[in-house]
Amino acid sequence: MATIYEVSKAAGVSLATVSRVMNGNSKVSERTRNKVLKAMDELGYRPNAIAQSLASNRTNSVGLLVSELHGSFFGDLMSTVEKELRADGKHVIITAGHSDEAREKEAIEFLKSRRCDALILHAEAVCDDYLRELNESGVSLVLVNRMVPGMEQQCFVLDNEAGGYLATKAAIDAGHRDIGYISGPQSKEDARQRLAGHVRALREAGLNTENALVYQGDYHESEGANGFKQLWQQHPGFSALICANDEMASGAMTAAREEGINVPEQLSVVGFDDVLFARYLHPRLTTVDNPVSAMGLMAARWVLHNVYKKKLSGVIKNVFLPELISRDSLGTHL
Amino acid sequence: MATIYEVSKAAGVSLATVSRVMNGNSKVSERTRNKVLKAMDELGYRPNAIAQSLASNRTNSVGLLVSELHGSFFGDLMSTVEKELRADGKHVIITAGHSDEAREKEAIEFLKSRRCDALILHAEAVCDDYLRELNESGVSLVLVNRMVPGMEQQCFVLDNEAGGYLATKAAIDAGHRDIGYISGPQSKEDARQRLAGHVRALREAGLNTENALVYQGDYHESEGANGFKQLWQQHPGFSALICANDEMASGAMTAAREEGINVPEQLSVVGFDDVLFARYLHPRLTTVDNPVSAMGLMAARWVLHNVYKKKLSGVIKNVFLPELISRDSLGTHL
DNA sequence: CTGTTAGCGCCTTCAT
DNA sequence: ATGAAGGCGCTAACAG
Repeated sequence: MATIYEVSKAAGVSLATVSRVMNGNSKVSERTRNKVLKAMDELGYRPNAIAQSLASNRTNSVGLLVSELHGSFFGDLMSTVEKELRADGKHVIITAGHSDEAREKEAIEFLKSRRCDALILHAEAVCDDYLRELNESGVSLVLVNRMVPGMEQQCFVLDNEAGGYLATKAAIDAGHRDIGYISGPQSKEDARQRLAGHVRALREAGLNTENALVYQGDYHESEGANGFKQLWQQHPGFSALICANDEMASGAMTAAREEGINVPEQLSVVGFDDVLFARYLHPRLTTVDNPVSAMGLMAARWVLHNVYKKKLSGVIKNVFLPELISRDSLGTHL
Repeated sequence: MATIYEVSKAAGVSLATVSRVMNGNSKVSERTRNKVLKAMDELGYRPNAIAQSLASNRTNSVGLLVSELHGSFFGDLMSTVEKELRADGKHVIITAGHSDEAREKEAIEFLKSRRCDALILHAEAVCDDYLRELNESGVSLVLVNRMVPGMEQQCFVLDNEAGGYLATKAAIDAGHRDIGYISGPQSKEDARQRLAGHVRALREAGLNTENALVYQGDYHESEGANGFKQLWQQHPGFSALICANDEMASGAMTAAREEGINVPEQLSVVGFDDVLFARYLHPRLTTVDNPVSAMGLMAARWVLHNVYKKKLSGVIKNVFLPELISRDSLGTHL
């Protein structure tokens, strides 16, 4: 691999001049620039990004922490972020935190040791204080899917409460009165908010929220099935089931079918997230859109603007409102 | 951020000594080692990976090229590779090539400029010669899902022909004689091989392969639907449809349902890949397993062994044999 | 506009 | 076992 020094010799100029034509900031005469370009070309020169980073104290890389590397939710997030950042020559170092506090911290330390210029975090296990400290310690960071008081401008979130409300409201509007709910783990903020939205919709419609039909799941498909079975046993014949995510909705639909219950004729089901496979389900799942890509885009733009001083294209939006995606799994109830 | 120099001062030793305790290779007396450790701890010292890389000419990072950052296939691949490599302190720089030659080359150049110690490539657009040259130019690389003559030891592939055979053979064994096939784009090697396997199974069973029922799709869901419609029009009433991937199988099933055709009672469907949503489909899809994770694991291990000189855990396998995953979409035909 | 000269933070012989 | 010193390849003042 040719170095900048060899290029400078070949072009008969100084080392600094080569550096200048590479970075294109300060002025270089047309003639010398061409000489240098020619030399670079002939030597097949590629700058050593590592050395550049050390000297400039800038790595042109941003760290991205997700919970998992698979799954459509994170796939969309990574995809959007990488695309937006790559378009400006930055690159993304991706790590997984596996929803575990120790591993999330380790992953963040890892990203710091690589001297990322900025961090985009989907952190769900570490506490608010840790994130605030990190923020104040000087690293540029933004948070996806999480709202930390005091860092509002750096947080990109979905209004989960509104989404929960939307899902249940849709069922109520379709005539349902007996509505079950399978929630996410209440240790997670988004799961709590989705449930809160559900309760608000119920209350607003004058429905009983005291001994409501609620089962706490864990966002996995199997708990959707378990939840359905338990709720159905507890109160056979309810007409609609709202699930805090699509995976559990899928599990619930399968379990219902096994019991010989038709969806949506006998039981309506509504999901949340609108993951890729929601439309592959049978019947196609009515669900609430989770604009991951849009949030990822904002996170990337924030970084481009605030860290790399790029001028903004469009406005930065922090809170996203969900939409109902109407498909076939929610039927009307007379 | 504290530097190695500050640590050395705080510990009252030389800079070299600090470096030694960090890397733990050469001997350092117990006492000095402790002094250094203590100083590092008190200063909250974290080595600067960039500087380490520049000095040691090793980045401890491996580049991973995939076609897309989303989708279960690549999700599984990234997930496995990252996990295996992270366990040994290496990190992964992921880029997407979008099945486009120019973008794949650009991504590879990018990875090279970051001085990755090794490359794991899922390259489908660049030609064999390019890959061979890259290989001979000195960068350590392995290929996933692609066999390049002359680099067999660095290729990790599925026997697609065997998979294609397996799928069709299963249908034949279930009594089907009228069998349609929706292939992948014949510009792709794997698609050609899967089709070849299909034809072999047909021929072996003494079935007509001349004017076979074959539609060339593009691996996307919509082409599954189009393919089904066209084949059904061309030859109404065939009893089994083999699709070169699960997405197209899903599209075909949906299209069939819209025509009022029951799966699997009236039409059996078999997919390929066993992507995540295959079991969410209704009926649950019978398909051929594509051991992406296993291939990713091998790729990661090869790198660990050949580049980082780690001793092997288990044996390295280059060619994987597919298995049939029997679920509900393939019925028997009398 | 171009060249000189310090570093960036760390690793690695070579001495001691 | 430990220290001194010279790079790794590049950037960024500072001169000229």
